[in-house]
Amino acid sequence: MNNNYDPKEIEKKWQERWESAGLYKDYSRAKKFYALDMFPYPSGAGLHVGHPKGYIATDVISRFKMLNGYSVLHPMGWDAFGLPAENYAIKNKVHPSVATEKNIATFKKQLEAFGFTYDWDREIDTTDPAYYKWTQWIFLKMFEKGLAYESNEPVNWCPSCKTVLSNEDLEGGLCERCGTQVVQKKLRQWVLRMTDYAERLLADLDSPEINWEESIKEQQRNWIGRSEGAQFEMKIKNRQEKIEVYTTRLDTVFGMTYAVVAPEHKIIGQLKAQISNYDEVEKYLIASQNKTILERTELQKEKTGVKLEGVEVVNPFNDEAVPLFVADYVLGGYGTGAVMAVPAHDERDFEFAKKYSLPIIASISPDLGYEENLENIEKIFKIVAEIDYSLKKENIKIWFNGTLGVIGHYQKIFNIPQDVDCGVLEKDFDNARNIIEKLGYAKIEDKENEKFKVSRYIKDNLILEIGTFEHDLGNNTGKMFDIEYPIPGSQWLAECYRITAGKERRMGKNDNERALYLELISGTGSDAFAGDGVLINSENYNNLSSAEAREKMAAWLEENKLGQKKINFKMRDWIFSRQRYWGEPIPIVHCEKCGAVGVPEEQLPVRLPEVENYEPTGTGESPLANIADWVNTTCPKCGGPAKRETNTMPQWAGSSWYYLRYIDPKNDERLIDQQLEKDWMPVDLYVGGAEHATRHLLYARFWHKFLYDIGVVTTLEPFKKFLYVGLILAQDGRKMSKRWNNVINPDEVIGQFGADSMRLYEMFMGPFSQSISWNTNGVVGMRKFLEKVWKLLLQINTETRNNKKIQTLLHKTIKKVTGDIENFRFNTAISQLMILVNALEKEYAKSATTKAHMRKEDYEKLLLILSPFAPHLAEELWQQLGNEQSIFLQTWPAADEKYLKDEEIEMVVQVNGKVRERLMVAIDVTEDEIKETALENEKVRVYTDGKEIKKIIFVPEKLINIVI
RNA sequence: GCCUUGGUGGCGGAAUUGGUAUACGCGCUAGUCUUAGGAACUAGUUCUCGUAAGGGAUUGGGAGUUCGAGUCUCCCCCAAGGCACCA
Repeated sequence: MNNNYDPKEIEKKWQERWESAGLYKDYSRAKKFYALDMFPYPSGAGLHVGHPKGYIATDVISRFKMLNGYSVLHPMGWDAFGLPAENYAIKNKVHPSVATEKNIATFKKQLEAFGFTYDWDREIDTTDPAYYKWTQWIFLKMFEKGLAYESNEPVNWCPSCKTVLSNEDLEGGLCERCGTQVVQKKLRQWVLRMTDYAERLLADLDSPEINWEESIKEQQRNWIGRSEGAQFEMKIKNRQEKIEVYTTRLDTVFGMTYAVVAPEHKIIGQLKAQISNYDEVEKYLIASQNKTILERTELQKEKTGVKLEGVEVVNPFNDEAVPLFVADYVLGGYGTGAVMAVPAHDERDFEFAKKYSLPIIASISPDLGYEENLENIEKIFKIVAEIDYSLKKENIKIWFNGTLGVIGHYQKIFNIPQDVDCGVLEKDFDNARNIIEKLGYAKIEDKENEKFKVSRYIKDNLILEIGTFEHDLGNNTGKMFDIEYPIPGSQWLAECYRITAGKERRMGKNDNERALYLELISGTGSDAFAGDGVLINSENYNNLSSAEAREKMAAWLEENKLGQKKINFKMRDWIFSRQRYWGEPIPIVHCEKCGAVGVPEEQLPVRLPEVENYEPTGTGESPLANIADWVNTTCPKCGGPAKRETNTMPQWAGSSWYYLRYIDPKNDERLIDQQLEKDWMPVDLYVGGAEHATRHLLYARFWHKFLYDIGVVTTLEPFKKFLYVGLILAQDGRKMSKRWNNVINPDEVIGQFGADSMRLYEMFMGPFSQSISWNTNGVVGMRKFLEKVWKLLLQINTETRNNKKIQTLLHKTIKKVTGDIENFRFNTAISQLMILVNALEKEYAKSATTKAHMRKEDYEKLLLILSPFAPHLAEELWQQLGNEQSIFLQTWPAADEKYLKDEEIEMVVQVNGKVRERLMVAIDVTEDEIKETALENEKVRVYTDGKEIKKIIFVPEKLINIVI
């Protein structure tokens, strides 16, 4: 062998041999595994070290699965439509495909250096007409099924990119690509009816076909934003017109004190004549129209609005008329664009009501017995009011039972002077006693009695105790003499107020609600109570729970034909057209007679024509509109003159189904062969960035479900397991970016340390989904490790005998590495490999006393379990051992149970849970034996001598704990 | 504000069901070898008291359950990511 490990030489050699032998293209095995990477957008900048992290992981899994007898499908391709290539084309007047082709070549070269198991025969490029033919085909099918429609609603328009954006493309009201303020513009658009699938997209997140991280699922749920509520109509007083409102809190309807419509609402125009202050209203409408989304949502959130003077709406539940406002805190695009306002139970309405001095009526009580306790609450207010604080002020302490809360709120509501001491009796007796004793307020002389008393207050929760205490903090004695006001039902207040002495603490969730509510009824409030509870002030619905009331009220609405239950989604239909050049043409022809007509299937693909100028027109049409040759065509239906659709598809189109095409990339007849689809779907492992959690993953799921409905695919979900890659940050902790000049280029790392070291390092950095800073020194560590493996080859000797200790460690390592790879815990798998190699090195290479040599079969096993991470080195050493066949055609070793147990173990001796001694004992030592040894041990006796041994706990193979 | 995930040495991070906290890697310290620098190798490295033997403390903070808690329960704090006037 060569004396030195030279990764450059062996990596190149093996990549070529694997490729020419078609090593990864054996699809004939019984078990299948589909490992998928999110295909990259081939940018001009090339790869940085963060890119390959996910690819390395799928490659490790792919190689591992191959060794376990799977046929593995592991493809790669290019998501090549997109703005950067187009912008480059605008600037340099070259066709975007030119830059794209060049970038793809660079990316491919960079990827090949890692030695990935990609089957390049299945390479996909979304800009290839043979590929986008099927993207267009899917659109056509959606069009046929009525899922693609034209709309003229106002849409998000980016003035800089000169294109429409979907809601998913916005970041806080800004264009996510260029950061420009998005404006609302009315434009004809193609829209996909994704909301038809909202219910399924949500429900199937919990199906067994999806095994994803909770956080990703949660993001999708959030985005879909399902809400269950009711929609009903309210008459305008003395008029025929009505407005419809949507609410999720129908149970609070008796608390409605006004109603609000969004500025866009049509009722404003309809009632123009009735609105006596229309000038003012119009001013407001204009002002809010000029507000950007940013101003409307992000800034201050100071609510504004104008009352529509002369207009009132009637609450159908109690026939009471309430004023109507226009305010931009109500969104035109969600629900009906109109709401009933219940300031007592909605934060936003509350804020608005306070600003415009509107009445606040509570109609929900926290479920704590408000009605029954009303009288008692009044009593409490009275009693507290009667305390004469001028007497012995320093000795008055007001105690509440409960566990925590805010004294300030309490003092405010009951008008207690700031310098009066307020405290708490904890609900939990031990806590209460601790606090009393610690603060020295009462020395508990008569423990039994005290316990009784305290626990009586606390556990029965019957008494709001207002007591005074004489105490002497100096010697920690004192006397508690009670002025007791036993008030039945004060439990309610105790629940509302939990006050802790001595510490400044913020209120917990429940305390918040209760405190807010109490403020509300006492008129000192600063916020609304928004939780569920029991109805009050609600006529014959009183005393119902919120949930019951919602049911009954909805039923009543339906009976009276005023409204019904309604489910709303935050998710909107997918605005699917872009006014740009570099995208798939939408396969539609507009005919004057027949309207929008789909291009016949056999005429697909509709090719992207050559243009002179790639610049977007800015008029809401794409550059394609300027090419008369292409635009003017005949109607496929009637043969008359027609014009082609000039909008193109968004970048997300091609990536919404690409995973299917890899399975059957060259099929010209069908999108995918039915049998092959059954053989390979679903994707077993999908790895990519978490930033795609709500867009790409949602779009792909939507298309997949559609393809399921039309019989193209047979699985309900495309991706069985999704794993997100944690970012690799720069050494300075920031994101890698040209701007910070902190980008690490993988080519350089590979050039210096080799692909195997790089692969190993990225897998070793930490938990796979976590963001971690790059540290080139870490790669050095991996290189050293591989050097050790390399040098161990010298220690092999066929004549040597079995070494029990090494056997045990080897089989433990096999077991751990196997389990860790299966669970994507690559970092700990590598740690374990290092432990093994360090031990082998110590045992064989460095031991001066023993002349032992390593067994060849042990070394082979090591190479096998290392091979997914460091394939080139493993293959090279495998061959140097004299094997002819590739290591990746071997079988993954199994951990032999008989080697897994140590003969001797270290048994820990604890005294009262503290480690005092460690003893080497046989693994099968009995409890009695170890007890005897432990109790006689000198170090142990230091702690146990003269003490009574209460108990001894024995945990086999672990420890013995002596309790004294 | 809401949701999700997390908080362990100087740093990245380990720790099946509650059972030896700090594995593995980086960095650091000392030594060997080198003309020197670097590399390589050897030993050490949670903190703290102590010359040492040895003791004490420690998994964001506080309390609880337990013979025993990084792990379980309650409360609080902080960080990252997502959502956010969605009625």
